[in-house]
Parts: sequence; C-alpha cells; structure tokens
Amino acid sequence: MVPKEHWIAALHASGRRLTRQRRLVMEVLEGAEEHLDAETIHDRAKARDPNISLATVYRTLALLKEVGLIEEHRLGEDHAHFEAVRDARHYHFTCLGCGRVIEFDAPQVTQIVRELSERERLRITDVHLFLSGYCAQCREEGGVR
Amino acid sequence: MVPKEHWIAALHASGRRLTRQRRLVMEVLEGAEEHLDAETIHDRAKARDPNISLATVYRTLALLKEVGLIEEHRLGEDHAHFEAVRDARHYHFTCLGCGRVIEFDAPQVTQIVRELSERERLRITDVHLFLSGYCAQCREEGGVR
DNA sequence: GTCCATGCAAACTGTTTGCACGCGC
DNA sequence: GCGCGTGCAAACAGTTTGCATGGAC
Repeated sequence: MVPKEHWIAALHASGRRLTRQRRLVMEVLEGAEEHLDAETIHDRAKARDPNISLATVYRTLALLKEVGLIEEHRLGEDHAHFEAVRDARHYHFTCLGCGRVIEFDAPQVTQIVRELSERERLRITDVHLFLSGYCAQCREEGGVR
Repeated sequence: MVPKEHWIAALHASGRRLTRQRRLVMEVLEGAEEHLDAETIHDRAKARDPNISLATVYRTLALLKEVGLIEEHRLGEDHAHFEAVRDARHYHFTCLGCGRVIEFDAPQVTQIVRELSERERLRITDVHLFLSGYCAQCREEGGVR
C-alpha cells in the first residue's frame, strides 16, 4: 500500500521531509479500519521496519495531527487513539463491558455547533461527542450495576 | 461549609466510612465553581489538613465517581478534571488559546442519545460532548493558524 | 553539505499500588 | 477491637525530550 497522494502533498506543503518512517506510519494509519493507539501503530510499523522507534511514532503522530491528517481521540481511557480524518464527521460510543467501539453520525451536532458559536462568538475547530454504556450483548450478560 | 446531606447518605449507603479526608475532598468539590483537577483538589484540601495525601485524594475521587456523586472529564488535555454532578446535563467548550471553559446545554443531545440507543439497542450511561477552538477574545488576537 | 529526523535512553506527568500504621464504627 | 482507610514511597503507563548520529533534499 502506498500513502495517498494528498498525504504526501500535505507533508511537503508543511516543509517536512518524507522519511521511510513517516511513510510507514502513514501507511499503517491509512490501512487501518479501527482507531489505533500509539503502541499498536508502532507494532504494525515494526513488522516492516524493526528499527522504527516508539518516539518516532509519537513524533510523526504529532506532526500528522498538526497538519490535520489525523485526529486524536480519548475514548474514556487513559491513552489516546488515532485515526485518519475522513470526509464524514462521526462520533463514538464505547462499550464499558467489552470495549467495542461503535461509530455513528448525528446531524444535530452541526446545529449545536452553529448555535453555540454564534451565541458565544466562538471559532470551533474540534468536536468530540463521546458516549459510553453497554452494548446489546453486554446489557444482557447481567451488567446490572 | 458542610457536605450536603445526600453525599453523606450516599457514602453510608455504599458501606464506606466517613473520614476527615473524605469529608474534606467532598467540601472542596461542592464549594468549587469550576472543574478541578486532582492536584488542585489536593492543594485546597491541604490548606485545611496539611497531611492529606494525593493518593487519598485520588482514592476518594474514584470512590465518589463510583457512587455517582462526581463526574470525570478529559477536556482535551492529558489529565482529568472532576466536578460534582448537577441536575442539569451540560457540556463543555475549551478555548485552545486561553484555556477558558464554557459550559452549555444542548437539548438536541437527548434526541441523539435516544435515537442511537434504540437503533443499536444500547444502554447509554455517559455522554460527553466536548468542543474546542478559540473564544471571542483569542480569535481576534491573531489566532489565525 | 546542510539541517531536519531518527534511535536510544533517560526524564516527566498523571495516576495507582503495597505496606505498615491509624482511626471510624 | 476489627477491618477499612491513610500516608508514604515506590511502581507504573503513556508520552516527551536531550543528544549524538544518519539520511533527505
């Protein structure tokens, strides 16, 4: 797999160099369906370049985030998850029982953002809607609490 | 200031003991307007009991959260903030320029939660809507980016 | 050849834990 | 007095950083 054109372009545009390690991290992120944490990204990258260091992964993630190619999420846990930005805005539900993540869209959010930014004269650059609870399976397995 | 009746009651109900330290942490949380982090809570508690340890603050926060008296938020930063639960559900905007936090309500969220939980058969126990960007002042101060 | 990017290890931050003692009930 | 709760210090996880070397341009 080769990183998408515009990722490379964005890198160039920001005046950074395209290194083997950066390309690798980009490929991992683009090839992933789910939200990956830094450790996982590092593992997958290591499969193709055993020398790549975790520090470089973190530095690359910070860079990609700065350039706007990826998003960072904190899904209620103590560590961060990353995913390539996509066209469609979407949000997350995490099951506290099994850890499953469900993505969903909610057009009402646009309205909320518009109303708030007008009323308070804000420029809103980031929106996170994060729900948690129990999924259909875990509800039944006696997750009474 | 004395902790509210029902906080004490909730503690008792959960079979825990009411210690001086726990009462102190509760008082700090109830007396706070803003969202405090563990360090700040510790500082304020220390003003009245110099011996209270940070570990105890963390343990008490975990306890209060478990009993449902406080909520934990991660407002885009790497550390957690806590606040006493209130009747009115509300959400947060954080200014990336000055760190100011604006609270707001958004009735549309209720609808989003209802729709999603029905469609996916979820039991949703927690809702976090977190916006970030720049406030009116910080927008003007050349926060172009 | 210049300088940015890397690997490594050490530092750092926020949070948790093991243990012996102390105190609420 | 029993057993949970505390303080302390050490452990921990995730992330960041200083420094000498290496590689993109």
